[in-house]
Amino acid sequence: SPKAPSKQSLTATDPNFLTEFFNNSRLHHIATLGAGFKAYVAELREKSSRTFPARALLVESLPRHIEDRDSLGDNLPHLGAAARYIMHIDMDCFFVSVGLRKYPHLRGLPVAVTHSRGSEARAVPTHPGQNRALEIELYQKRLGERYKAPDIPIESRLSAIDEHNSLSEIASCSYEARRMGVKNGMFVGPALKLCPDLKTIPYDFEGYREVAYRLYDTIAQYTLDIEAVSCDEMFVDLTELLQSTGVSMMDFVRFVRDEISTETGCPCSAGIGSNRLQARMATKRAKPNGQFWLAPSEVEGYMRDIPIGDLPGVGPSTTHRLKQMTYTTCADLQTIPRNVLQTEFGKKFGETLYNACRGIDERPLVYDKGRKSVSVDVNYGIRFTTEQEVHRFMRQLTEEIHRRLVELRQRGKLVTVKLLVRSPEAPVETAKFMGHGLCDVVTKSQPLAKHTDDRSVIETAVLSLMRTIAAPPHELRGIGIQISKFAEGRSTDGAAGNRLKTMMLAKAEQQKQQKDEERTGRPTRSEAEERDAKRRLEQRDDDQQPSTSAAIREPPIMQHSSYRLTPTKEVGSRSTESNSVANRVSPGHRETATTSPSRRQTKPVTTQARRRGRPPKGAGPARQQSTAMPSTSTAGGLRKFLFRADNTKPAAAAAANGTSNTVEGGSANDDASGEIDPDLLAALPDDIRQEVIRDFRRQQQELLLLSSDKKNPPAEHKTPVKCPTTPVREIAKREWNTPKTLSPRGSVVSESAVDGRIQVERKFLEALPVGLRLEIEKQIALQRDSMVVVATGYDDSDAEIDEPLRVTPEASPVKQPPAPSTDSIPKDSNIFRRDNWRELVEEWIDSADEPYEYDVELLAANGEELVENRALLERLYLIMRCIHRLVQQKGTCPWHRAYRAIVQAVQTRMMVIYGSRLAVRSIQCAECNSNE
DNA sequence: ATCCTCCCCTAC
DNA sequence: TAAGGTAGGGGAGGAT
Ligand SMILES: Nc1ccn([C@H]2C[C@H](O)[C@@H](COP(=O)(O)OP(=O)(O)OP(=O)(O)O)O2)c(=O)n1
Ligand SMILES: [Mg+2]
Ligand SMILES: [Mg+2]
Repeated sequence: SPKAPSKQSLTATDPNFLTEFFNNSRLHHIATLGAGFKAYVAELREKSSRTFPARALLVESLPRHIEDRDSLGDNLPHLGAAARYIMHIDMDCFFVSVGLRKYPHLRGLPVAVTHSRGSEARAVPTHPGQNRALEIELYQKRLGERYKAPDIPIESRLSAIDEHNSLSEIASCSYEARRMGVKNGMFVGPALKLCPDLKTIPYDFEGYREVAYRLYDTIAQYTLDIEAVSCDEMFVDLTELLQSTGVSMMDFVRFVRDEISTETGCPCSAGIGSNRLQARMATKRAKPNGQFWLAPSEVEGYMRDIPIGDLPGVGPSTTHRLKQMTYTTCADLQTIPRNVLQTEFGKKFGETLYNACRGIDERPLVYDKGRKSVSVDVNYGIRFTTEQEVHRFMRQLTEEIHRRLVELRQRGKLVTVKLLVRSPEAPVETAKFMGHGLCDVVTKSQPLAKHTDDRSVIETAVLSLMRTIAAPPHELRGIGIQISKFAEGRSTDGAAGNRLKTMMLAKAEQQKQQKDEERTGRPTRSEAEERDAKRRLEQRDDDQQPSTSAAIREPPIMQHSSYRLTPTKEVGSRSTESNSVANRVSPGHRETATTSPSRRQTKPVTTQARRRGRPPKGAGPARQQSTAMPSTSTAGGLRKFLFRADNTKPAAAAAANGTSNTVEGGSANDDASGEIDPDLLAALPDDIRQEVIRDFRRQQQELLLLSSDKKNPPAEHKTPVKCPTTPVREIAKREWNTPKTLSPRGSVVSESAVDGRIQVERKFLEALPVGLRLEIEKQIALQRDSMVVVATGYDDSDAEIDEPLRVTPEASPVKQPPAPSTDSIPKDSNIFRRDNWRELVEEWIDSADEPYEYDVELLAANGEELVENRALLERLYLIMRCIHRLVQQKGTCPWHRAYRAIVQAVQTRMMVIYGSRLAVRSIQCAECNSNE
């Protein structure tokens, strides 16, 4: 049914790709519809008068079953007053059932919904660089690594893949097909091998939505105690309904199922139990086209034979781990003590498992859950060659996520970027056409200064995250953006009701318009009207807003196709196979292995941290001296002596009440205000000294950050504290660079004193551009015997106290420092992180009459990176000041501009992260531009 | 203790 | 060819 536009948008470089992709992505559709129905239920509940006229029909049509009312208590005696009838209702092979309405002649045959139009005979084209066998092998290998089982046999569905059969996924298949072993999510190729007669039918996204609305509307006639699960599935608490109508439970279920079937032309099944778990388990038994009540007395026996993997929440990974431990059924699971399960699977999940295998589930239905995040992912069709293409696409994604955020009427505080990067060993051309193939996942998040729904703020954050990750454009295979940490004002309330309506309406309008333009009028419309009219008669037409529900349900016309569809995407995780790939593996084949909930390697933190890092508070060599003194109070008390009493000043106070976010340097008197008495400081025991310094820095930072948040005028800013001044630098030089009471650390890569293995610090790895990082990690993995990743001993806040982070030359990033730096000096990807940054900067500015643009960009990027570390802000401040001074000396406009460019980059990022700017100085030049 | 980041897993 | 999205629960380990 999806019409193929003449113009094919093959990859994400095509401007129409996003729209095209979302219009055809089933996963995008079900995700969007699922969220839509959760909101729909919330809206219905909000606007409902809680009268259900349709219930009268029930009483008329159904005999009052003796069993019911009273038996409620009888059947669930042990639950007493809490006894409930929970129904789980789910459409049978949803996509297929909807699709078959248009292909009635295929009823009774094995049918699958898929994009692939091919039959078994047809071969898919291949491309140079593809290597299915290798890709599958690598995937298997990863599985083996993850589960510490090197000998996982080729999974059947994967092994059924040859070089030419279709890798298009089956969204849903009929029960006839299932009998042959075909499953939802399976590739078409292997499915055809299992079932050569499999018929494929196209997607009908409009149909899914329409049928789903009828499903929900039908149920909602009788009760609003509904928890939406997805577009084809929900939980319904029947307790109140049954009590107030006196109708037999099974009769009611049969009645609604029948009504749904009539309404939609599609079969559904329902399971009933005394909790959601039991209801779900009952549904499995009921399918297809049936209903099943799992009575309390039967639960125990029923659960025993259930395969562990059938429990909700137990997927391929858990199933596999349990299987390795020789557990297969719930009866097996029941023999494992709770604490053992918790040790193995984690506190919560262990408990969940312990209960689930016994049919116990205490979680109540939740009718209206607030959203916690929004995201947009595209892990298909991602093929870039230039940064510019990447940027353009990122801007599109940002636009999309921004739209969704605004739709939700939410504002978020955390921006996360997730990238799929081609694994180094994976073929460049993926087996699946335009797929992501075997990837490493890299995620990085960026807290914002305050909650925002500002597109440009989001975009800046996204772009800077991209730069931080620095993945090569041509290696990207997937991109995702997520926004979370919403402002608490539960999105809902007042605007909630309208929100959904607006959303759906907008979508409907778009479709309609598009359709109208594209085609001649369609009859579908009248169908919708008819249905709406019927609904109105039958029940909750008393809605204050008839237009709402009508409009929402409205258009059976294709909708998703148009513009605003939201995207999403995801992938597996680092150094393991991608999730989606993993999900395709049948549980039975993910053999072996076991491992604790987190199978990460435990890191030998202790030694390392102590040896090379600052000792933890109250620990370490210097500790004895200080133990007698409560450090905190000590530091606080000493501060009075350590700082001069000159609180008056400047920048901070000025900025605090000023209109500008910026303070243009404390110019005139640099050295006036607060400083630490170096001698006194030097006299202190190590740990106390450091604490004092840290405390000092904290205050410095508060000064450097001139908040722009009007809602929370930072009182501290008005507090007369010291202003950053030159003395700070002097002190830094004297006190922070020279004394090395703590063990020296020249590199983040060193040898362990304990086992002789080379230790690589985690922070070091994290700071690297992905490509490099992945390579190094791979090396480490390969040489487990001689290398190990350890917790960092490096603490940014002590960057100037201990020796600064250094990196081995090989590890330096793609971009090299602009200065003709000495090779003997250990390199860091960010020259500002080097302890000799001052020299480098001086050399750079000294070396030429005009700066290279490349160098300016590099330093701007380096500066931006420092912004991310609060603890490095002071250093950044010093750096900017140093550059300012040198550039002033230079006195030429090209250098003025260079300085401004760097400042600009830094400040933009400052605004994103802290909502304020760094108090750096500006350049006043009559010739080239002026200040600011 | 609690927070934060980066995963991992699951579901449809 | 193919359309591998999206959200939430939860855990490990480091920072505070
Ligand atoms: N891997 C999957 C699983 C599901 N879906 C879509 C198609 C399904 O029709 C719909 C509903 O999912 P269900 O899990 O309810 O599966 P079905 O409805 O197809 O079958 P069942 O009768 O088992 O519910 O979601 C999908 O696209 N890809
Ligand atoms: Mg279903
Ligand atoms: Mg379902």
